[in-house]
Formats: sequence, structure tokens, C-alpha cells
Amino acid sequence: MAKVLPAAPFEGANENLAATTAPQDVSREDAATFDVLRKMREDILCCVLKPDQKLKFGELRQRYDTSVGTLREALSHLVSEGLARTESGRGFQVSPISLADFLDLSELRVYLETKTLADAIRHGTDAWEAEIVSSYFLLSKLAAPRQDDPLSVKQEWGKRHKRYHDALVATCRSPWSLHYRSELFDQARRYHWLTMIHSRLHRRNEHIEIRDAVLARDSDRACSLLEQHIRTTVEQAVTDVPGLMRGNARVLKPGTRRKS
Amino acid sequence: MAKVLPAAPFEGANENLAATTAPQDVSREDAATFDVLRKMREDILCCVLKPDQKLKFGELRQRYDTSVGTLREALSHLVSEGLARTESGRGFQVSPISLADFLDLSELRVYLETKTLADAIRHGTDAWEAEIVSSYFLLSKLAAPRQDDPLSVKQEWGKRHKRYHDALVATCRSPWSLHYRSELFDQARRYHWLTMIHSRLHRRNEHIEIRDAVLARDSDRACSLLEQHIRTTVEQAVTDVPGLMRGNARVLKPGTRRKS
DNA sequence: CAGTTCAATATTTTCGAAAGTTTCGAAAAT
DNA sequence: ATTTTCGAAACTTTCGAAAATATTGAACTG
Repeated sequence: MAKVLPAAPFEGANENLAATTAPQDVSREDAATFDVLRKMREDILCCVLKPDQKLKFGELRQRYDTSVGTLREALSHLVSEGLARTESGRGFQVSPISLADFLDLSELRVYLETKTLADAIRHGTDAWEAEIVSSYFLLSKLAAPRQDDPLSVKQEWGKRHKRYHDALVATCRSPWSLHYRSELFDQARRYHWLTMIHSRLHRRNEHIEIRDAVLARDSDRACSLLEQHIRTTVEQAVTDVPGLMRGNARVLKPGTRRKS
Repeated sequence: MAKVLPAAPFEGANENLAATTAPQDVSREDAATFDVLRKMREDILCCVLKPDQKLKFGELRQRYDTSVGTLREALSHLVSEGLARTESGRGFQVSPISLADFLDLSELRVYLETKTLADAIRHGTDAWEAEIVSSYFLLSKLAAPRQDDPLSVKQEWGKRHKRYHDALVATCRSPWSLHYRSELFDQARRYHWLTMIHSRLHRRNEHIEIRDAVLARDSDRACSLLEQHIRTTVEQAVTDVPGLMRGNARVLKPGTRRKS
């Protein structure tokens, strides 16, 4: 599989809002503690760390080769992103998933994705268009993964998929909307992962339709396509992910035992 | 000043969505580390820790009487809430404020506050109404503070103000919307604080108007009033907070020096 | 005098050990 | 047979010391 440059936001993506107050995107930090955070987040999003799973310091220390203090900091971060929970004295666990949650976050996503996309189109630049073309190209080189593809292919697809969707809205001028959009996109990735694992449904190429509408600066059509894109994914998950509707979805192997 | 019971959400506020995935509200946790977090957050919101101020471990350790590890965890949390920033190797600082930021977050607040309020009205219960009446009563006992009121009065008013606005939307069924609404409300509190310190403008009693519209289940009127409430606050800040428009607002005393 | 270098100082980051809780299961009591 | 009590084991939380990194300022150079 061809290597891809790290998703570096193109120059001037947000130059007129350089010093903003909205929460920091941690993905550019290079300290060890952020490294652990990034790895753990990816593991949760890809259900390597499964929903409801207890996160014990002993195990995590081995897995990520770091100290409790560093781990604690990373876990704390994940809690505020909503990917983990904690009860004082009882440690941490991966956040549960549920149909209600997926519906709720998807509804908010529809609003934030369309709002940021409309604004991005309004303020689009040549560099923005270029990154959309480029990130779409990279995404299209990888067919949407099926359940029997190896983990690494699925993960690479996930990265490119995110990079493409980030590119679409990159010139939006509202840092707060962008921040929450990004957080919710990650949340949705957990459910997408489950869908990817279970579904055999073939979807038409929605990404290229969105791309073309965006490049044509047809805001209404682009937003409407993006909204459908999100809603279709929800429906697909409802239909294909076993247990999600009954509230006891399991990931790969039977998850950790739950109380009564 | 009369003491007030801690703002305990009334029973059954969210009973049908007990186990949700949305980020945890940390205000109910009782561990030492959350104590520090709560105190630091309050200090930032009330500009005791001023925008752009460098947060040194030495000083913080004294002020909050705790260890570096615990501090680090709290600071890390504040970063993901957007109240602090960090650059690896260079420690932490309080997030800057700016007019652009206030405008941006207020715009998103209008959407989230009205959306959550409409849903809360739709699903309101007797207990919800009771908490609105009660929290409004407590708020009305304290006149909106002026610049020469002591810090403790301003802080108590801030608490009651938040409790009242939380009560309004408590029965909203969307945990994610509620979570982001709450985060943005806190963000806005920093600007409200600055306004409170500088403004002499007398505002009509908007809170009682909102309360009555909500209790009458007049969703349209309530949302419209709430929207005005937010917008008026922005205008007041723009007019009365010196330096906010020029991008160099200072808090009380000249802030810490900035580079070039 | 402006710009560099380098050592001294200040500050942040990482770590593992000590203290404090919770959980689990065996033994005692009902 | 079920519940309660108690103590050992597992785990979490807190802490401050050690390592790593950034900043400051004095001495030096062009």
C-alpha cells in the first residue's frame, strides 16, 4: 500500500483566525503524552479497545509503554472528548455505544457538517479546492474496506476518509463549529467501524458527488448530499449492526461482562 | 448572604437516557483532582487567572495545594474545554479572549440554546417547572452585580445564573447538545464577567420574561427571548468592554506581557 | 553595538514508589 | 442455604524526586 504524507492542513487554511480561543486540536502536539493520547484514541475508534471495556493501568502501561501519570493525563483527555468515562476510585472504561447515542450525535452532525460546509464554500480558496481534489484522490485509491480486509487497510481508509471530510470544511471561519464538528466526526467513526465490519451493502460513490457539488460551489446541493450521506450511514448501521438496536452490540468477540 | 443548596439536578431529570455516551459532566465527581479542576475553572471564568496568563506549576502548586501530576491532569482537562492552551515543552496558559471568538461562540450558542430549550419545553415535567421556579427565585434574590460589588457576590450571582439557565434546558433529550451548550455557556461566562466589571447599563428583567414564556410552554416566544438575551449581551460587551474590539482587552490590572 | 555562544537557572515533563480504595472470596454467623 | 464479616489481593490515586527541556543573562566576537 502506497504511503501517504501526513495530513498537513494546507497553508493559509485559517490564516485570518490564527489566534483563536477554541479548544486546541491536539493532533499537532509532539510530546510523549499526546502520542499516547493519539494511539489510545485510534484504538478506541477502531474498537481495539471495545465499548464498555475496563481500562486498567497495568495493561495500558504495557501496551503503550508509559507511566501511570502519562496514562492518566491521556485518559482524562479522552473523558472530556466523550470516548471514555471514569468514576472516582473505580478507574476508567471505554464509553458505551448505543443506538440512542448514535441517533443523537448524528442529528447534531447534520447541523454542524452542513453549517461548516456552507461557510467553507463561501470562503473557499484555490488551495482549499486543491486539497479537496488531492484528498479525494487518495481516498478513491482505496476501495471502501470489507469485513475481511486486514486491520491496517481499514485504518488507512479511516484516515483518508477523515482527511477528505476535513478538507471539505477547512475554510469555514467558525473555529468553534469546526471543533465540535471534528469531535462528533470522531465519535461517529466508532459506529462506522462497526458498520464496516458487519455490512456487505454496496453504497454508490457519494464522496465524488459531494466533491463535485462543492467544487461547483453549489452549496445547497452539497449540503443536501452531505446530509444524506450522514443519514444513510445511520440507516445502514441500524440495519446491519447486530445488537445495536437491542442495545447490546458486541464487537468481534463477546465483550467484557456487564453487571446483571 | 443566604447559603444555597448545591445545584442538584432534580430526580428523574434524564431518567430515560441514563447511560449515555456524551462526555461526562465532571462537576459531580468528588476526587481531589476534580476539586482542583473545578477551582481552576472557576478562577479562569472569573478572570482571577487572566486571559493569556502563563500558568506555572510552582505558583499553581501553592495556590491549589496539590502536586504537579494532579495539576497536569486538571490543566489537560481545561485544554480540551478550551479554557487553556498548551505548547509542548512550554507549559500552559489561559486561553486568550477576542471579539471574534465571542461572536463565533455566541452564534453557536444561539443555535444550541434555542434547540435545547425547545426540546426541554416539549418534554417538560412538573419537577422541571419546579426547578425553574426555584432557581429563578434564587437568582432574583441577588440583584445583577455592579463593578464595585465584592468578588464573592459576583461569583454567587454567576453560580445562580448558571443554575437558572441549566434548569431551563434540563429536560432536553439530546445529551450531546446539552453538553456542548454547557461548555459554550461557560466560555461565554468569561466575557460576561468582563462586561459585569465594566458596564453600568441597566437591563430589563429578561430572565423573568423567559421564565414565564417557558412555563407557559410558549416555545417560539421563549426561544426568541433567549436569542435576544444572548445577542444583547454581545452588544453590551462590544460597547462597554474597553479594548475588546481592538483585540487587547485587559482585566483589572495590565495583563502579563506578550511577545512583540 | 548588534549578534552569538555558552553556562547557569528556571520550568516542564516523565516516572515509579507510597498511600489509599475497592473488589473478591473464604470463613463465620444467621 | 443465604447473608455478613473480615482480610488479602488488585487496582487507583497522589505525590515529589529525577530527567529533559527551555529561558536567561553574562561573556565574547565581528
